[in-house]
Parts: sequence; C-alpha cells; structure tokens
Amino acid sequence: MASRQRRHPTLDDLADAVGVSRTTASNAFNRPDQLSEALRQEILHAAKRLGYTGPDPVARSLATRRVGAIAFMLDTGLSAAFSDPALSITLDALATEVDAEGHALLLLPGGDNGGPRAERVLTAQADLAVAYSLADDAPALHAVRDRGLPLVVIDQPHVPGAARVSTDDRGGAVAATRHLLGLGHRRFAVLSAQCLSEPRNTVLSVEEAMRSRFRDNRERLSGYVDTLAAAGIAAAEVPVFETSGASREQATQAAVALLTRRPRPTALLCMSDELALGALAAARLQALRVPADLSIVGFDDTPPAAWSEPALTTVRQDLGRKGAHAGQLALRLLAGKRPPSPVTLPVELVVRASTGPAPE
Amino acid sequence: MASRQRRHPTLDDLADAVGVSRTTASNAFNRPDQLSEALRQEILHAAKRLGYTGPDPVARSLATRRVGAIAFMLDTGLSAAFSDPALSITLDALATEVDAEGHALLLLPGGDNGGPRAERVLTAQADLAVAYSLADDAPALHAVRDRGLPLVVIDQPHVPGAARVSTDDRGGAVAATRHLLGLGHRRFAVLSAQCLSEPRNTVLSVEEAMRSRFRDNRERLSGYVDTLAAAGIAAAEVPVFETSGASREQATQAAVALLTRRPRPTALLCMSDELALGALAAARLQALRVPADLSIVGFDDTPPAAWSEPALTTVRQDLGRKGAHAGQLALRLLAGKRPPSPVTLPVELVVRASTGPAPE
DNA sequence: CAGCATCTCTTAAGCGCTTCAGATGACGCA
DNA sequence: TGCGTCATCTGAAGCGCTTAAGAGATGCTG
Repeated sequence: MASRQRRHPTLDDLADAVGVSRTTASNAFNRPDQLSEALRQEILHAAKRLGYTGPDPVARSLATRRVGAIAFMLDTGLSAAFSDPALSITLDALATEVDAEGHALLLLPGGDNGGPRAERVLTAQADLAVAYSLADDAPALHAVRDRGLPLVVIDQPHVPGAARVSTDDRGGAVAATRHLLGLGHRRFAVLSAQCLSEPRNTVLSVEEAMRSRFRDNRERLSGYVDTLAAAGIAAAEVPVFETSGASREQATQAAVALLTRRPRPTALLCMSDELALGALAAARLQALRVPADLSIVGFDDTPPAAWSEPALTTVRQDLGRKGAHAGQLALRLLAGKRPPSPVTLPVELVVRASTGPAPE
Repeated sequence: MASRQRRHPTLDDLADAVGVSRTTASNAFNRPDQLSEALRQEILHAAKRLGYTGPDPVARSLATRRVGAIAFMLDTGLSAAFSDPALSITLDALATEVDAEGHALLLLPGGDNGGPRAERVLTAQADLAVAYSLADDAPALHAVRDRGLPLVVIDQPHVPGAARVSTDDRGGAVAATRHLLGLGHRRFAVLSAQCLSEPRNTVLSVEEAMRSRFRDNRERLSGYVDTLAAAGIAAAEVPVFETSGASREQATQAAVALLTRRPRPTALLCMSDELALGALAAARLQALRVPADLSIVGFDDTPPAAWSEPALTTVRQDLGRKGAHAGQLALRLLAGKRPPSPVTLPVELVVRASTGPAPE
C-alpha cells in the first residue's frame, strides 16, 4: 500500500473503499437504475478520490464481448491513402456515423498484399471490419472471415455474408467517355493507379489491365473501353498506363509518358482526380494547352478538382454519402441484423474546364 | 454442440481436442520454445481444423495488460484533419514506426473542445496516447493523465511526464518574415486557422490572436510579429485573420477579406500551406498577380506547395521525421523507459515563386 | 549410480469486469 | 397478520487468456 507508483485502483478497490459489493460499484457506472442515487453519488465520489477513472476498457470488453472499435482496412500505407481526399471524406463520414454510437476507428494500413497482413487482422481489437477498396484476393479478407468478424465492404466485389456499398464506377466511366466522344475525340489514353501485384509503371494492354486486383479499377476501365468500342475505337488503340502507386507525382510521370507517344492522345481518361491533376501538371510540362490541345477527365470530384487551373471535368460520386452509408451498415451489423442487399450509389458527370472539342 | 452458429472455439476447446493442457496450447502460439515441435504442429493443425484463429485479442490483452494499439488524438474531425497533407505525412511516418512493433493506430477525432471527448479517451483501448496539436486545455489531456496512460505530444506545450517533439515554429516564422522584409515589404497581414474557442472568422488584433489555444499558432504568430516589430512595424498595423476552420475555401474567403482592406497588404504570412494555397486562389479572384502585386508565404512545405502556380515560398519542416520521432518516443515509453528531453526539429525557408520584391 | 541439468508439459492463480439469479428488508394491501 | 411487490444490494460464475511455479521423465556427468 505504500508503493510510490501505486497500481491503478480496480473496481474491487472502489467497492471495498465504499463498503459495497463489486456488483454495486459496477452498477454505479453502468446501470444507474440499479442502485439508489445517494449510494451512486457516494461511489462516484469515492472513485474520484481514489483516482478510479471508470471500468478498465479491456476487462469490460472481455466481459461484454464488445470492443467499441471498428477496424478500417486499407490497401496502402497511410500517407498514400490519405493523399487522396476521397478517402478522407469517406472515412470522416463513416467515423461520424459510428462515433455517435461510441465506436472508434482502428486503422489497419495495407502492406504489399493489397491489404493489411492477416495477422494484424487476427489480433485487431475490433467488433467489425470495414474493407475499403482492397484487392479482391487480399489475405485480410480471409482473416476477417476466419475470425468471424462482421464485414462491410466499400467498392469491392461481393463477399458472402458481408454488407456492401459501392459506386456506379462503370456508369461514371461510360458518362465520361461519352462526353469526350461527343466532343469529337478519337485518340484516347487511360491513366490508372497501380492495379497489378507487381507495379509495372508502363503501358498495359487493356487485356492486362482488366486483370486488375481492384474491382473499381476494372469497372471503370471496362466502362471506358466498352464505350469506346461501341464508337468504333478498338481496345488495342487505347494505351492504359499503370502508375506505380497513386500519387500525383507518379501520375505526372505517367502522363508525360502517354503524352509523348505518337500519335499523341487528345483525351485522357483518369481513374481518379489525383491522377487527373497529375496529368494536368504533365500537360503544363509538355506545353500542352488544356483543353485546347488535350482534354482530361478525372473521377470522384474531390475538392481539389474544382480548384485546379483549369478546373477539372470529372465524375462526381457522393463520398460523404458513401461513408455514411457504410457507417450505417456497420451499425446494423453490430446490432446483429443481417446485411441488407448491396447498394450502388449513383454518379454524375461534372463538366468543368478541362475538357473541350478535339483539336482540329 | 449442435447449434448451427457454433460459438468460436477457445483455447480450452483446442486443448481438449488435442488432449493437452491449456498452457501448452497457449504456448504453441506464443512460446514455441516451450514445447516440442511435433506437438506444436499437432496443435496448430488441430487449430486450423477447429477454426481456431489464435488467442482472442481482448482476453490476451487482459492477461498481458497490453493492447497493441496507440490512440491518436486530433483536435478536429477526420475530414478536416486529413485535408491537410501535413497530418497524413506525420501520421504515416508514425504508423510505420510503431507498426513494425505490432501497434495499430486508434483514431480519436476531436469534438469541439480542442480534442476528443474525455470519455472517449477513458474508454479507448490503447497502451499509449499521442496528442497531435491539441488545444492546450483539451479535456482529453486530463483524461490521459487520469488514466495514467503514457503520452507523446506533438507540437504542443510540455506536459509533465510526457514525451514531446515539436517544431521550431517561431524560428520558421522569423525566417519567413525576414525574407519578406528583405524584399522591401512593409504592409503585412497574417492568415491563421481557427485558434480561439469560438470561431470568429474575422480580423483579430495581435493581442487577441496571441490568446490562441494552440501553441504552434502562438509561436508562429509571435515569430511574425516580433520580427516585424524589430523592423519598426507595430503589431497594431498587422491584421490577423482567423478563419473558421482550416480549409482552403475558408482561407480563400479570409484572404479576400484581407486583400480588400485599404491599404492593401503586399505580403501575406500564412500559418500553413493550405491557408497559403487558399490565399493564392483569393489573389486570383482579386486579379492580383503573385508575386508582382502580392507575396505569399506558407508553412510546412507539404507536396501541394510545390505544385501550385506559382509554386509556394514556404517554411519547410521535416514532417516525416517528426512523425517517425514521435513513433520512436512512443515505443520508448511503451518499453517502460522515461521520456527523453523534448526535441525541437529545425525548419528551413524554401524560396519559390510566390514571393518577390514589394510593389513600386 | 547418485546428482543434476534439461526438456516437456501441467496446475492454478490471476487479469478486471459484467451479469444472472437470488437475498434482504421495507412497504402496501387485504 | 400474512403475503406479494418493489427497490436495493450481494454472491458467484463466468469472459478467454498468460504465466510463475512445479512435476515427471530423460540423459549426462563424475
């Protein structure tokens, strides 16, 4: 009792100090209706006096079988992930939704398997997992299933038993492509973030690119390519550049490579706004005027898309709604309900200043 | 035993199935040297067969008194927080550092008290807390102390018993100001993110602004103001605009307000790159040429600072190093060591294209 | 062959809490 | 007076795991 660094008091210490049972002390914190208000106050005061800050979270979790945290699984490291505002917005909306019910967010960054390591998932203290655009074959997804954790997937293929929300990626890609076709463009190129296991950082054939490990990637690409095909532009004529990573600098490099090909494309279909903004920088480097010489379309409509010079034509998705919906799905699963049928959120083409009539 | 949804097997189930003690089963996972390899393999196989995915994280934590997670406390919501790349970079570096030792990150977003709610902190399952630029008086900080959680603070005042890393905010502000003075500027204005409890979204006197709840804010401001004073420019002549929030749009609005004052400032000292980039947009709106009519200096040197047109003169701080250092401090505290003496990381002025000689 | 170290596995005591199933007594009502 | 009710509090059985201490068995040393 005389040790300087006294161990933190426990519920038993508190109960003893007040002279009640542990149950009663516990109830003072968790079930105020189970004891008289006077006694409760006495216990609470004693707690303050002893420096007892409430039930130990871990012990409480063991007893209640609830942690109060949701694991959020990413396919990349944090820096890469958060450099895309699309994630921030989605995550914020999700967090806001679940925070109201007392759930925090446990971040599980990805390694090089298209998601967090399985072991990370198996030892994560969480009641539920959310997968955000992981690779289809990410080991983390198996780990979640093995552990029997409820799962919400965002922008991913269906996983049995999981709740799902996704975006009309294909529809957005189709709209973007039609817009450019309508402006008279015939020479297209596609800019994609890394989508194969091994980064290639080079031009892929459409066929190769369709083996992407990411569903949203495949959906967007097929939207582009099929629409072009319907307009008589063969897939073989459409270079798809896969950057290594998804950062703006990498996109700039990639776009430079695309823009120095001959014949030079007049329209760039970019799978995200970040990639498109990188392409915009590449156009500047190449002294190409946008949209006079080159049209660029992004995807997502994140805030920077509107700030750029020229402002970006892009496919808007309601990221806040997506995150909020995912949050609601999470809460539903946590309440023991069955996953509702998957939802696909609509998109909308936003025409700004980065697209114009094809040159000549 | 016939229930369809069988409860997850426990270590006891596994031990029984193999016919060993629970200890031995536990050792198969945690201390391979404590049992023969043959038996270990038998146990591991049985585990796979039973669908036992390893020790329950919560129970394990209760027994070991370790959670394997670090609580990261922010002063704002996730969206606002991550819209500043400075945080992403710092957080990524921190995560990388602690991830190697098996620690995940538990995100505790802020409310309106300059940090997360105390109750969130008290119930968070974490071994340690990291405070990132919280308000000095954030209740979360008291909660951390009450709980007896080790603490690492980033860019905050000293907290007894906590480890600390911060930036030479004042030095950076001094360098930025000297640079502009050297270019002949005499009419200055300062752009600050929200720093008082109640957002004012208006011009503050320097005296008011020095009551900011955020240390980095005060340090930067004093660096600006003192340097100007030394050059004979009184604080009273320097408007300080406090935006409501820290987003680029809010910065743009604020900068417009500053730029429509008469006499118009020729130099804008911005407390972050995001604010500076917002100011750049404001200059465009006002048809002011940068740097011919107006010079703008940012702070942090995040990637977008180099992308902007014109590229931003700014104060570089090594955010990756800051995050990594914070991570190392965290690991040190977790290892039971005492916090080393606080570290202040250096900054460096990076002159790009957004600053030039004062007009006339 | 006694003595001792080593390897392998077990026993049992926690970790700090929640919660079901009572126990106790006061009170109202017939 | 007897009995059901209600409010209040307690006992005890977990939640699933780790780990110090120790028990046998085996092999080695002198």
